[in-house]
Amino acid sequence: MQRRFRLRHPADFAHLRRDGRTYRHRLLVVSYAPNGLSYNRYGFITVKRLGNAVTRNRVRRLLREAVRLLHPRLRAGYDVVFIARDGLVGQPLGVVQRILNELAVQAGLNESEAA
RNA sequence: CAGGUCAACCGGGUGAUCGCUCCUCUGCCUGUUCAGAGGGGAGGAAAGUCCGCACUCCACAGGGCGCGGUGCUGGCUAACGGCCAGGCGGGGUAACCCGAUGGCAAGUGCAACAGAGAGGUGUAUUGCCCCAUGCCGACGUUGGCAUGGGGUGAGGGUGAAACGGCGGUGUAAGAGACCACCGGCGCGGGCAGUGAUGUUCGCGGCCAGGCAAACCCCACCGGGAGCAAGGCCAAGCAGGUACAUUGGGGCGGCCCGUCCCGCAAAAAGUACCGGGUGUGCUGCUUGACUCCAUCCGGCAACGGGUGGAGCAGAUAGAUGAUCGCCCCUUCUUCGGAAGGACAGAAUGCGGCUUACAGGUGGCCUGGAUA
RNA sequence: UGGGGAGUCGCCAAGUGGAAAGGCAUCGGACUUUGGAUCCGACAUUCGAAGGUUCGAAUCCUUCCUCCCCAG
Repeated sequence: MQRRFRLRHPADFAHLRRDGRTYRHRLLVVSYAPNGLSYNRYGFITVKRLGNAVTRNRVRRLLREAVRLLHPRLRAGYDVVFIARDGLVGQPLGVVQRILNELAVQAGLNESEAA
């Protein structure tokens, strides 16, 4: 994922924490808000309770890969933050993709549904 | 083959597709953000942050006191609390391992409970011995018991620890009271060694206990803070206080010493406090570097020379995902299935410590076979 | 990343080399018709863990684990 598509500033995260709409799944939390740009930006949060640096990196990379594959089918113009919960550790890519898709539909971020 | 020990060794391989980041080159629609090509992209511990350096700022990094650290000897190193070699002590049949291993005959302090006594010229519960008195037994110039006085520290007992050991002389009983030997101590000397130390001779006095990871003494080392150090550029806000001679401030404990500013309205200046923007660029990765081959010095750690090869730089933080084949392990209904440790660079480097599936190698001991 | 601090019963905690105080909570009993209050009693052999120093360690030393705070 290229740098321009990442959320990079603490202020962005604080903004989503305050004004974002949030949807929860057992293994994942997604929060989003319009950003006024022509493209989406994504952020990933893997808190320390998930495990050591290796497991956190693993979870974050799987999430990033799933988002990369899903990205073309999402509506543009939003900042989106994904927060991994405990059960996501050790799940394969397929499961992560399925959960992500469910949440996207639920949140109304899916392109087809919006059109 | 089994058990042990050491660490100098490895830490899955390969291919395809889709991605991320950095560098170089090329292109033009000149982009902090495009396109194409080529190349680089986690570890032995990257970890814990327990030490040591480099580097940066505090003017310089000076002296004394204080504080902190280290602690057998010699060497290596940029330095170290690390490494190598050696001494001493301890463990093991051995290979080998462990040790904060200077000083308690400088001073001060500590030792609960138990015990008569726990540190000085100190102690007497039981015991042993002598004397006196009384009673009893015997009548063999002697015995027992009780009380009192005295001698004694060998035996018993307490304790983690009780003032050398063994044998003799001696004595009423005993005692380094005396003697020989042994252990240990002090002083002086010889020999071996750079030294720690070992060994040996003479003299002395008979023993001077334990704890310094107790204060402390001695020797050596250390100025403080840390890359969120520090520097540059944007944007932006809100200022306030102190400063007049014996002044204010810095060198983050204090003093000396030294440096900077100021020496008379205000302004400016210096310092401090407060408010505010922002992680945009830099520092930022090639250096006491790593590996291989070889030569020289050294027991070794290591040092020096020559030749060759290699070396990531992210910044909500890249180094990934999926699939196939091979390798290893476990389970198996023999079709196959599941799994492959510990763990992720954040200024760099040298160590230490801790975690770790599986595999490789050297050495020691025991057994078996030839 | 760097700097600093703390772990003692279920909770709050004292103890800084000689047999781990106290309060709250919990459990049992007494009092009461019952409950509350009150009174009496019980409750730490692993002081975060492992080694070491010492005759003796919660305390001193070393290493490790967990948690908290500060610096943009």
